Amino acid sequence: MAPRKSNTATGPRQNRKRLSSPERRVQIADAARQAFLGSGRDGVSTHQIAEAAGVNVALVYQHFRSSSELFDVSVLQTLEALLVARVAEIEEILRTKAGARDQLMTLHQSMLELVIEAGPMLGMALFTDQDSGRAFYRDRLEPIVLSFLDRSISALPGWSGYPASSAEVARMILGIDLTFALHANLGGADIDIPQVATELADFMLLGWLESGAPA
Amino acid sequence: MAPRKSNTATGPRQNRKRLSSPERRVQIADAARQAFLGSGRDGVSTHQIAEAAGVNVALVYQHFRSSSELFDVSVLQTLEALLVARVAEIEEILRTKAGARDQLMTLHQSMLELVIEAGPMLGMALFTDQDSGRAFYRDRLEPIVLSFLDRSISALPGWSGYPASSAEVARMILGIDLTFALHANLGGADIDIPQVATELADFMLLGWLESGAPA
DNA sequence: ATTATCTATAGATCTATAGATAATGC
DNA sequence: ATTATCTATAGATCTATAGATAATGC
Repeated sequence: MAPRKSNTATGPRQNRKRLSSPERRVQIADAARQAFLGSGRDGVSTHQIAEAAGVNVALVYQHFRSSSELFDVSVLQTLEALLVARVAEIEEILRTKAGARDQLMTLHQSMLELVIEAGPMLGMALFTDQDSGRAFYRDRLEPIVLSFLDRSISALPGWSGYPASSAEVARMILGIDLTFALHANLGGADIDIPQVATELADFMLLGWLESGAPA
Repeated sequence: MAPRKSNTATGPRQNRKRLSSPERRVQIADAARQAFLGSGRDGVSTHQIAEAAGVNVALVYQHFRSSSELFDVSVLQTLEALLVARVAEIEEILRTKAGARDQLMTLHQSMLELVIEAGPMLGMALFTDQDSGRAFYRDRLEPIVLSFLDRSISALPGWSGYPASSAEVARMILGIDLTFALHANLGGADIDIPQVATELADFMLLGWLESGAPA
């Protein structure tokens, strides 16, 4: 009955090209990341990932040992590489800024961009299960992101260490920028990053109540 | 060959008591919450939950229509009830405090306690999958927690609205306290809640750099 | 000839239920 | 007599692989 595979029902199957092994590997990893971000680490099957990538499941296993390795490569390693790269970039930019206010504004602006981009992956990395969440916090978030923020804070001109330590202020900055990213990513809000960065920097430098409105 | 169920291999099976239907329901939900917190919403099977509760799978389905309802009741509804109850308590305590510094300290202290307790559930609620994360943010976190913080901020004596709006400061407070909770829950750190609350309140009121060390 | 890709399938695991059994309260 | 609990199992879904096929580069 059935003729050989027609393209009426299956869609643009004839357009699919053969890719080189490395190209296909990253293409599958990209599709996997999208799928994982949509439904969670255990909410998506290898078959669904294959379908999203437009290939057969068998090909997925040609490139990745297991479903778990696929998650590791497509999400965790990608996230780690992103954090490392962005932190290096931000550190570079900070060197070109002189005053404390300018540095803090730049720090917030870059961190806002970073956590808006990385937030969904970071959420999965930290909250999918307890053990891997703890491991990611200890082995990635603290050494890469928090220690960078800690260094940047204590290098700010005029940094006095009062009323909180640089490690604590580092956590504050991360937390503040994360909730603004949450507001953008989960709350669907459009946020004006440079504007928010300025407000946050002034807030941290000046506090409120005591300082009152600008002259 | 096999005699009727002995207790040598199976452990303390003879100690299990028959519970009333409502008691068993909450006992299963409690075991389920623990399991979900450990391995994630889709990282645990109904069979594993039943085992953790010390009962047969069939009994789980006697009390809950589906695995998804079990997650909803044991995690999402529990979390919502916890947030509503704690927020009401905090609002009550705040009414007994007069000065801005006292109120802000109390707010941070109570929020720190809340997010340390609720953090793991909150992480799952927001980051397991995109759709339910968005729904929880919009329908629970904003209306219950963020709007409460917003109200509390604008009611602070001396609140000037500069340099950030009360809704923004609400997000800052939540974010700050969340990262400290993360530090405790995932980083395994012991944090001195009243001490941290004081630092955070002073930091927000006074800022640093401009204000310098105390006289 | 080589390399990418698919077909077909085994075996494990998972959800959910029907129907049987055993403990409890009267 | 009633209610809690278990046994046994169907059917779906999921991971992973062996072996076949088809496209490419030489």
